Amino acid sequence: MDLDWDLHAVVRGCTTTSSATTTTTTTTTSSSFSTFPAEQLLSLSDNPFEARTSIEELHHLCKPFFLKPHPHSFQTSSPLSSFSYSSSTPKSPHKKHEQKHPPTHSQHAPTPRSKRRKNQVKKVCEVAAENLSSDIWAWRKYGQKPIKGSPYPRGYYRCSSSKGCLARKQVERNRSDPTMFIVTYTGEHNHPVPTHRNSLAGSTRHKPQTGETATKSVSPATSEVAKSESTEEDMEHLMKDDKEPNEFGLTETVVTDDFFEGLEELTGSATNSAATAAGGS
DNA sequence: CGCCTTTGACCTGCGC
DNA sequence: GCGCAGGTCAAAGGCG
Repeated sequence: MDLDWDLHAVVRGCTTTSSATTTTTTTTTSSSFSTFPAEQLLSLSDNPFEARTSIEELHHLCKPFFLKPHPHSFQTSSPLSSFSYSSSTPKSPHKKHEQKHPPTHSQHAPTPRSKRRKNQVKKVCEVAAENLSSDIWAWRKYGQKPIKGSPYPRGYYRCSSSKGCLARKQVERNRSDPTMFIVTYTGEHNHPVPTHRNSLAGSTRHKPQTGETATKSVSPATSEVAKSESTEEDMEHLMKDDKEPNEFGLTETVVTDDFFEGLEELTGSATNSAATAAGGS
């Protein structure tokens, strides 16, 4: 609301970035993360700071979300994680909510509301704006919130390919580097990769740039996103290549909120180097 | 017609 | 227990 930077444009990308100028949040093994146990990083490359692998790593990073190869591996991926794909939520019965929303919404996945957990496993990847335009998955935005301490709002998306799909995605612009987006994945897709997106209806909505609405676009981020949309066509051919289901991920970043917080402080320098290495964006 | 985004309200977890 | 902040819901309206 405060800052409208068209996250919908962002969400189209990230999971497939074959030509991406991207880096991953695996760039956080520095001493700055003394509070972050190394074991929370699974299968990370030995040298996460190698910008050369930014694309590859992102690809690997996102692979686990392309399919659901081994849910078990995800659940047990972090020793500190209590994250589970079980539709049940031991700690929160959400009785109130259930009363408020009876079976009427049974069509939706049994998605417990607000599972904000400190040690919930997340998978984070960082993607350049221009690389966010391609995505084999269909995401539906279900919310957006301004984040304290960040000038940019965070968009919340869920997979719309399958109603029971638990995959979710949070897209947030990097404070340190507005040209980069931090995409956080939670949950896994419980269905194959769709051959095509369900629909694009509404996805390209343009609000009338009149007065107040125009002011919303003042954010530098918006122009950046618009630029990414302009490159969407160029990304199309890339998408075609990426529409094939990926082999199971071998490299993934499993992080907790602690890690994520620290990440944002470092991504600036990390991404800069990565972007530079990739030829800049 | 179906899916999408937008957006305010509501709910929950967490820190104090 | 209270308040804050994050996460989700659902109605309204737009687009293909």
